[in-house]
Amino acid sequence: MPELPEAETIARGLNAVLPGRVVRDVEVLRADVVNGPARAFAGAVAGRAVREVGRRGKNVVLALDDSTRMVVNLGMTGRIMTGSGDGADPRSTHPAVVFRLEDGGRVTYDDVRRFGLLTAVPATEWRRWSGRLGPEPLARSFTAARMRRILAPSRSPVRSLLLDQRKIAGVGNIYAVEALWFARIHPLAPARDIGATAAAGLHRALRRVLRNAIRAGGTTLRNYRDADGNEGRFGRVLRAYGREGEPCTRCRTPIERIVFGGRPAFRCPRCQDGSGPR
DNA sequence: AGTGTATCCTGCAGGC
DNA sequence: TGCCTGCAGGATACAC
Repeated sequence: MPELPEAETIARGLNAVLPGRVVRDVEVLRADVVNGPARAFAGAVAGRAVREVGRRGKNVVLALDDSTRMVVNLGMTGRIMTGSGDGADPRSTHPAVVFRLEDGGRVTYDDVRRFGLLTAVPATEWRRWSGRLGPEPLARSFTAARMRRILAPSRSPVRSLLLDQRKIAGVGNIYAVEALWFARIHPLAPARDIGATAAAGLHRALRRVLRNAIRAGGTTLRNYRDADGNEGRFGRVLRAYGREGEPCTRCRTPIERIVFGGRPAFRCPRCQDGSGPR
């Protein structure tokens, strides 16, 4: 899916238009995208005003006026569209949940593959819910030293650690692969072998990639759109992800695709040959 | 502890 | 044109 930059872009778009508006009713068209019974979910959200829309990891988080949080994990193909009127948004090909607002507005959750999940988290559960996720990589408190402490105890490939939401929140396959390219680290490098210098480089690369992607409105490979229906522009500047066979922009060596952990990774065989920065 | 595999689901691209 | 296979921004559960 949508990784951190896409969730951030969506959250900002929603936060510009939703705060103060009240959900009149919730229509669950596809019960499998809702966590728990659809009736309970709808009951927790209906009648509530939206206080603020934010993000935690890859999740778009709508804080409601009773401090319930509606957490939207977009899975691979989740989209959120705003508009007005009854029924689902006309742009929605696979509407899953429709929120009608008191003022005639409407928010549609659309999800082709339905890997997404909408959860109403009660105020009392929020800390526990948020606590399952690792630190926010763009937070001031996420330092190079913290990155190193996360990597140091693990023998897993560094890419696997970057994707582990319990270790660091919000990093998905695209940005993990991109950050490793910038840092010149082999995706399969054992995390514990990454020393202070390399960890600092990866820390800087990861934050740079995430920030630039947010600036570009995220990456659209296929389905992703922001809350206004726009595609992300970061796909144009990817250096490694999806570029198998194309020349590395640093050294012209063809980018290589490898698969581990059930997912593709991409690297420059020359820049990221495993003998990189330690 | 870490890794591979399967599962959820649909659409699309590529090969024949 | 049509059929089949493989693949995909994610998360989780399981066996080894």
